[in-house]
Amino acid sequence: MAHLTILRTYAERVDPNTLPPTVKLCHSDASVTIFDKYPKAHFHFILIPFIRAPLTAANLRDLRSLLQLPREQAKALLQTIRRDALAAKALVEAEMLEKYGCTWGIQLGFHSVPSLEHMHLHIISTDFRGEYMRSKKHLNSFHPSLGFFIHLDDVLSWFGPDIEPTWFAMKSDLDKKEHEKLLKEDMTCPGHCDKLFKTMPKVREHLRGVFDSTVKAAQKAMEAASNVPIDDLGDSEVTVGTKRKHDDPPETTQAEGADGSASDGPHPSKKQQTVSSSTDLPEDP
DNA sequence: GTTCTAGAAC
DNA sequence: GTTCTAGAAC
Repeated sequence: MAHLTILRTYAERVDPNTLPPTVKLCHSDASVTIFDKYPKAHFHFILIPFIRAPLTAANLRDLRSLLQLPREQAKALLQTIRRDALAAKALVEAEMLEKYGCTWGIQLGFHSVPSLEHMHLHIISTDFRGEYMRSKKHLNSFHPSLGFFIHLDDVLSWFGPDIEPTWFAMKSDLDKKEHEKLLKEDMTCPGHCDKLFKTMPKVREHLRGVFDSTVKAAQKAMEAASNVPIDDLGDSEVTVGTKRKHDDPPETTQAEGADGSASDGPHPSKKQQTVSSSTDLPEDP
């Protein structure tokens, strides 16, 4: 294994303002959200909570260590993470609108068995068409209902006052071995059709089709809406995927790129400069 | 013959 | 976490 603590350097960063826009999407007093270096979807970010007293690096190692904290302390941090994640999500949705003329799903959650140290929340669009979505393990780790990907709102629901067994039951349910087994499960569509797939190329082909038709339908709906009498629309302005603020290559309608990897558009806003200062760490999972 | 996966190496 | 590649699958 290799350098698994890269995310902690972000968590300890004194001033997130020094991070270039190629690395950082946004930050707050409590967290910074960066581009995932190996995106598994069109939009894929990682939210990293800062290490701030009274919390220590050990407390923030991962979701498990966080859940060892006094209940209210853990709950408070998760709520702060949620607040920041929703802000980031709003930025992503604006970006979607500008880039594609519509928005679609974004899921917020943790990997039950993360590969890198320091807890990080994935903010990932549910197209799952990133260039680095390449293996069964990748797909299963983000599959919304398989169980390896733990939705933030599910974690927060464990703190609910009503349901008796939740807190301790859910904590003990976070068994590493059991979760790792999930990564080996057969591949099914991470959307809602539950199709079963034998190989990743088939998955990718399917996801491409789903995405293309989803976006097409959404754009059509928005165009239709924009033709509706103005007072029904308010002041919303519809932009249908014409701007190219970001450097996305044109969508392939045939097979994937020559090397078998998808040639999805890279992340938004990731263009201008290449920063190589040692203080910038465009690394992560 | 080529495609694809999965495990070792990093 | 990714890359590389042997050999399984087709």
